[in-house]
Amino acid sequence: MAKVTVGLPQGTRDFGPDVVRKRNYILSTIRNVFELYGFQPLETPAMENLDTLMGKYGEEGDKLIFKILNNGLDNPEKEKQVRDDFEKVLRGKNNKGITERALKYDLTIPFARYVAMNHSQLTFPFKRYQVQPVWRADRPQKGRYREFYQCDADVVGSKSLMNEVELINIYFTVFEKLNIDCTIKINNRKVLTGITELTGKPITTKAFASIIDKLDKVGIDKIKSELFELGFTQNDWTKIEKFLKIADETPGLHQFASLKMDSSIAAEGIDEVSYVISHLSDAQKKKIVFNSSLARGLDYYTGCIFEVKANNVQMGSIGGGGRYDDLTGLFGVPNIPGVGISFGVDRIYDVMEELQLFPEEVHIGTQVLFFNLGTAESKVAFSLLQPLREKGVRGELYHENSKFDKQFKYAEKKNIPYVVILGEEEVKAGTVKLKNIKTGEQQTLSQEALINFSFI
RNA sequence: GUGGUUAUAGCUCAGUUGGUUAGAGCAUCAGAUUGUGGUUCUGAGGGUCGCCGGUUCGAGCCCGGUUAGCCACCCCA
Repeated sequence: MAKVTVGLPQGTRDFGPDVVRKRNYILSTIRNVFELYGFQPLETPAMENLDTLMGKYGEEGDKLIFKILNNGLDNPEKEKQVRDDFEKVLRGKNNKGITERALKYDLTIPFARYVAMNHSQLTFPFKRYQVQPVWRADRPQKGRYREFYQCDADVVGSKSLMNEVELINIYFTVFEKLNIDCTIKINNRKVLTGITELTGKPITTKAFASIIDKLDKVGIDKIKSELFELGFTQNDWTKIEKFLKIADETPGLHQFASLKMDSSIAAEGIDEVSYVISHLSDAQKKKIVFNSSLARGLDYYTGCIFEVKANNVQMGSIGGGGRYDDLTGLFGVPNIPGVGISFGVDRIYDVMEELQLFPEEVHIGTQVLFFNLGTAESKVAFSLLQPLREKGVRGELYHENSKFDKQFKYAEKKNIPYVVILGEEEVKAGTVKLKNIKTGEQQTLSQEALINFSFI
């Protein structure tokens, strides 16, 4: 056999037929739920102008953006300019002479760009969903790829907290349909701001939040020592410790009464979370957890923050989102508030694979295979196959007159549940033999009865 | 970006302190079986041991480099 000399770029994957089927099962489930809640589809280009993306995801984010090299750099007339421009790139400065486009890093910023460009035509509140691949130049590892799909739903142009309630319901509905047991963590950026203010330290909410965000992972002692290194005193620590300690206690909000008294901004955040939780069903309330240390990295969140974690499996978050007051302001159109969520399809896939949650039917493509037992026989087979296809039955005729053995094995490998045997005898009698390959049951039907047979 | 770890047949993996011609299971193909697959039996094909270099009389095994996978950190879906 010839030696294969080709490969895939790091962190990317091919998806074979079986995998695509399973991925589509997830994607169509999510899309259907988005539509149920009145969201409309949107697609944006794979690439954006570099300016649109840079600086939106923090310093780390900038490094992880895949830049696209400009064309025509080999033009001899431009050689000097290209060399000068490349010098600047080497010094860590992006330069339009070398690159001015990049692959999109998420769906939220391109959406904000779209809204900014089209705000005068849109009907607000504008509810859109978007299912597309995004790219990050991250080092691959478990549940992390360089090309992966995001499924986002956002509402812009409304401050109503009912949007948050709806989005959480979308999460619960989708994961229930997929049979994934999960927990939604909720927090509010204003709570983080409040706790940060309470410390009285000159530290930004973002810096503070990114430290306490690791609470679940590293434990409270590590957080404490890290903060002390930044100049926190025992006195500062005492003020905030009690709030960190009640993280993950559902809903635990009443325990924040003292924080509400000390910080009006925190009070606002706590009220928002209470409002949202109060609109959930009792069953949902059991699966949502207020977590005052939940931060998430993105700079632009201003209100509620969500994160979804699958239970009983070792995997990072399978979804996340939050409210942002002024995302389009970055593109010159102020005062359009929004809130959105995102599903991580690739991780959801990995979770479902690990917990074996894909239903059996997902694997069935072709429902019925007609055996090819000769020229005259296959002609009759074809005349029966076409009406079945018209009725929506997925069927195929074996491509050549081969031994039974071969044709059976083909059906087995393709996971086709039914085979139709139509040979000389059957042609004469005007019948067919229909065999269920799983159970081994075989019946003789008239050709007319076959066309009316209900294939599952 | 930092660190760890792995790389042997299409797949999953053995391969002893460095020693002749590198093995197994599964899969594939052919036959037993020209109108009944899955089970069974027989046989066959398939490997420059990731790539480059070094040590050695001799390297799948030791050393250096490199590429890729996996895992962790950072960060994140």
